[in-house]
Amino acid sequence: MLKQDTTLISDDTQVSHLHKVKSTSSDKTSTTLADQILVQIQTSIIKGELPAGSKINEQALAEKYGISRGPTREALHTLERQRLVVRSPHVGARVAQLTVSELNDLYQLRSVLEGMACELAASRITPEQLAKLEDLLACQDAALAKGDTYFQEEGDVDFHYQIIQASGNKHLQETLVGGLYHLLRMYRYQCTNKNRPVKAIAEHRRIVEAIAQRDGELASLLMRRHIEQGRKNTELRLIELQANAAAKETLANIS
Amino acid sequence: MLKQDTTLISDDTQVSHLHKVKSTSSDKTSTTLADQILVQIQTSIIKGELPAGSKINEQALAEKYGISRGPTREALHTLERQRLVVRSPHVGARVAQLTVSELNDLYQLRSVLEGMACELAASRITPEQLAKLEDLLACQDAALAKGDTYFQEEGDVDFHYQIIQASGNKHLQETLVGGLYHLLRMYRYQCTNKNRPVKAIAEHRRIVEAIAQRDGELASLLMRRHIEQGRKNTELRLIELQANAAAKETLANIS
DNA sequence: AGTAAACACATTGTTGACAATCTGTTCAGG
DNA sequence: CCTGAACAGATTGTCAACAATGTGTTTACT
Repeated sequence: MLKQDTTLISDDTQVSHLHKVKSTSSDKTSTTLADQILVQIQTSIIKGELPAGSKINEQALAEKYGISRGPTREALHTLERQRLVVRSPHVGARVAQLTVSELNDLYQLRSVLEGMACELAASRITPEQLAKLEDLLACQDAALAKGDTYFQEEGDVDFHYQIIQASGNKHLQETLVGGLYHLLRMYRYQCTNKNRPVKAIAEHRRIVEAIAQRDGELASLLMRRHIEQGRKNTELRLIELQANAAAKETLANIS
Repeated sequence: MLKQDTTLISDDTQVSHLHKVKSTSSDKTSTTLADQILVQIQTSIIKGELPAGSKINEQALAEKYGISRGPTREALHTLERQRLVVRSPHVGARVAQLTVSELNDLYQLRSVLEGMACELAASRITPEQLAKLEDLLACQDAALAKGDTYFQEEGDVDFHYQIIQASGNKHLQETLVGGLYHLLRMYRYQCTNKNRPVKAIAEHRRIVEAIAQRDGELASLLMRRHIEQGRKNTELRLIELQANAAAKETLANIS
């Protein structure tokens, strides 16, 4: 019923850790059409196949996935909650686009929230959760040795995600995972720096150590610094990217 | 076109400050049906006319407001983003219901976020914004003298809202105003304590003073304490409320 | 030639009918 | 009497057509 023959192959491993998968194996017949295409549109946006700032046509999207406009609208509504899409009445939906200043605001907010998550995690984390975190660190080391950059990205998302989970604060989780994380992933994906992971993983290790020692204050501090590093990196790339876009536009205006 | 003859009279003054109104006077023909009933359902939930935890029937809601299920579903989707409603696929929507622990989590998150807002506001607030805040304090004093409890509530919402605005961080604003505030208002409305405002207004004054003196650290501290007071208050009322509900249920089960 | 109103087109908002799924009940079996 | 499966009813998900609104173009006027 759903067109799967597009170039947009599933690739839902990328979000497998963000949303708890119910079934153990392939969950072909997912709960609802809107949810199914939601994931696909998400990855399209995050990868930049739907560029930041571009207009989204409901009908075109619906036809692309072989469904009607109803579920498409629902998916867009959810994407709006995830900050990946901006909608205005009677005008339509656009892919979100951040100015440099807004990106900094976003990172500042993230920094505060994940700092809070660290502090909570340090006092509430269970031995199992801690073990999972340490497993993850080992995997990241292994991936680093192999030069597997994709898993490094994935692992980084997982690292932050697990700490947020360990915080045990449902509203914090919802705010970060349901609200901010997708937008962060989008800019991280499109503005990532391949040199970062080496240092980032070392920082991860120190954060986990602090949490293991139940030192919430330190863990929070380290996390905030860690995120600040990421912010600087992404900011530079975004400035570069926007400069290119501006240059292209002026060229187009001349001709 | 829209049934206005229900007992649910408009009463949208209550949210007039949360959403910037475009037109200067009566905006009868609002942008979209979904947005119109959204406000009405919001107030129904906040006032407890739709009780916490109760099931929401799409068809019934649609008929109540004389519209079809389409816009109703959209409104429910928005309410889900505002945390006032919980939806699960193929099952339906329920009015959100917090346990005591979740309420504490919510307040903890709010505390951190509004602390951040204070710190930002202290460094970024404009003279105009500061003047508006001080006007508001004066109004609250006047309302207190008259014993106008309704305006006190409204003024409190506005107080926090204006500080959040003054923070200048768009994502912080969206997270608090678009995400958490409605749920907070719901529990505040249903669990409010009439004695609080006297002290609360004094706390407000000190926070504004700290912001005016550009002392972000102090403003943040005072705000977090202020919110902690509110939390304690609401928590006690919620425990009481839930005890009553539990008692009623056991009675019902016996008969 | 530049500006503003009027038009046509495209797109979104809304509706009612139909399909798929869940929930609660009934009925059979142990 | 209790447990479990089949059934019926209700409710949500999806669809396609229609209405309302915004956007861009054309055209008339200064």
